[in-house]
Amino acid sequence: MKFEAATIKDIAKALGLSTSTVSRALRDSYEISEATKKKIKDYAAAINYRPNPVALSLKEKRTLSIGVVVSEIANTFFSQVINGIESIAYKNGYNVIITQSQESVAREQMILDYLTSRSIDGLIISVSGETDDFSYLKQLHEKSLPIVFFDRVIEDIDTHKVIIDNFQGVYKATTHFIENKYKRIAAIAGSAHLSITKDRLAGYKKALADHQIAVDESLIRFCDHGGLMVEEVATAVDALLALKQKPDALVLLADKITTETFSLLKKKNIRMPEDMAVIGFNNSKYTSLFSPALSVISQPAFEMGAQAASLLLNLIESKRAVTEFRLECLPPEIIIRESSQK
Amino acid sequence: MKFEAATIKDIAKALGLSTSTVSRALRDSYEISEATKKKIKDYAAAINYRPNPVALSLKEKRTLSIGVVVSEIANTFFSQVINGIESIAYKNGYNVIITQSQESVAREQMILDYLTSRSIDGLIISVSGETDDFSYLKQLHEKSLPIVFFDRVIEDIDTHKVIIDNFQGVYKATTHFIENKYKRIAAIAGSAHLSITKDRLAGYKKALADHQIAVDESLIRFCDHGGLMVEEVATAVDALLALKQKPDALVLLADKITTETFSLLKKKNIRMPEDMAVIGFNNSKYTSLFSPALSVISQPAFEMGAQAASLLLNLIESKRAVTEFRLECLPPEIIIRESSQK
DNA sequence: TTTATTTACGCAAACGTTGCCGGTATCGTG
DNA sequence: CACGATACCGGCAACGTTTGCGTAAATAAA
Repeated sequence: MKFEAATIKDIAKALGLSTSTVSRALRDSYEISEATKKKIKDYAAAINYRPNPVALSLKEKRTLSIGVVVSEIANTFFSQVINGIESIAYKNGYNVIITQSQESVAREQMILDYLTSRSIDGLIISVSGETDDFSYLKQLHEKSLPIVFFDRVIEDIDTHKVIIDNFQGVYKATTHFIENKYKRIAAIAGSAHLSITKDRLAGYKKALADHQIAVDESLIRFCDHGGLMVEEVATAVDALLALKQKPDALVLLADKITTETFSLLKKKNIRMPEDMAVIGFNNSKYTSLFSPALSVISQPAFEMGAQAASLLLNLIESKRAVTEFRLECLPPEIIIRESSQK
Repeated sequence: MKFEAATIKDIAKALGLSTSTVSRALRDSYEISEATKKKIKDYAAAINYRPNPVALSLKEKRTLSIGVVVSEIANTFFSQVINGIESIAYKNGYNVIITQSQESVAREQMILDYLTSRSIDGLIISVSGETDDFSYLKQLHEKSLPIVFFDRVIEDIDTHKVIIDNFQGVYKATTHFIENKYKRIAAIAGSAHLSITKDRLAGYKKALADHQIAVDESLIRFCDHGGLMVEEVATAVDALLALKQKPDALVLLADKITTETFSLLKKKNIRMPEDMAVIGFNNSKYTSLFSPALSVISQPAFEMGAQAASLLLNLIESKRAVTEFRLECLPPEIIIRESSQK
């Protein structure tokens, strides 16, 4: 593009001064007389001068931009998180480069490679469901690229993390079923690799145990792509429905799995909650409009994004190496509607 | 961050060569002997050398990044468009900086100011509903910043645009109502400033006219913030319900207005389609799960984003000034479900 | 008046990369 | 043996900005 912006040189030439004088005047250095300062500032304003951020980046070795990796932008949860990240980032003069891994390790690696070669100052990431080799992220972390994990975190890597209390969320949801006299409570989870899957499943099992219900492994199904592949959810649902002793309640441990399962059950004319009670993770406001209105475990997504961004900016802007890392754990919200109680 | 990347200088020093030789070797210049090339390339690979994109940007006067402005990321339509944009951009080595105007002109101006000062190579934008002063965008366009409009376009500015056939979409939806014997068909539209609002309303009026139905202006309501403010939709709905002659069908001309209205009608226990038939713009897959299943006008959002990105890259990478601009007009999809027919 | 101090500005280097211009071997040709 | 051609490589400037250092003029102190 021919879009030529005015530079500090242009100002210097026009006013018969040196570039250093102009630079200093614009930054209000005490070394420049008030008269010259005014002249320079007025002229700069007149031609609408903007410092070239690229030149700044080159000099200061920072780009004022942060990378964000999520599995899918179109997922309500993630777009809300991004909102939160943006709100903090822009307030602090950073811009946000958003990418999606589509739950694929290959893509995730590519993206990380790309992002870091594009020189981002820091990274906010929810790792893909396929990821079980964290060496690449570890390398980046060891090269001291500031990283904040959210949602799907990696235990091994010591840095700030923002999650929700997945255990409690699912514990409560499962308990809610138990209290409503459901006997065979099944679960469909996302990728088994993920920290959130483990935590959520732990909450499910603990709730059963606390009420003297034995865990039946045949009632637990996994979707390795977190529901991004339609068939994997169908397979899981079909498997559960094919059991001799069918489940009477279903707790769904990932956003996409929840809506996909709901959709499948409707297609099969399975009444909720009569034939099958349902509750699941989901952050869309639309679930209240479903028929039946869907009970959900909802996450404070905006808040998560905002906190992750704040922590990352701390990391980036701290002078000395940070050694104390925070694990922010936010409470999920359980919203009981029609689909989960008789 | 202390994250120090290897530079071409490091390679030069380590191998006792000059930076220019290294640079040329890495770019496979014929002026460098095969032996030296190999040595340099091997060493570069060993230390995982990556050219510094910031330095490149400064030199080449391009940043390989494009700015995107939408009103709200969490809106399904826009997140799908962004998906489309990303798919093309990343394939071509560009990264995408996404921002949201929240339907506010003030924020839009701020963002544009910010984006252009961050030196983007081009801009893809769906203007905010409040915007009726386009001078800022015009200035950018005249400074020959490549711009592609989508969804909400500005007639005055001569550049590539990607829209859907809003007129046809609403014409068909309205005709669908008429054919189903609905008599008083109302419409709730977004901001009156917007091109899409005008086109959609024109489709509505034409359909009525073609069936000898007089247009009743009291049946047309506007939401200046496109439904982002909850109250404005409530006001519009209440006004329609307060009419002596209530409408029996409702066509909703913006994504958020559709879901908001649907939600309001449910709360008021107004049966759809018996008391009020409803169809509206919306791109969420979830509308099929609503009760009643919602009839929608759906847009090929991914495709729109992909086309917009392609056109923008053409603009950016074309050697000589482009004077022929394209207006891509994609067909919307009308999905009839329960909410719009008896 | 001379010297010391302050004020106000310019010069040049640096960030990482490319490209122009130039230079030095080595080789081939007559 | 001399000369041009070729192959291969280095020096320097430039992109826009900041910053340490230098320095002239102006002012203050002796």
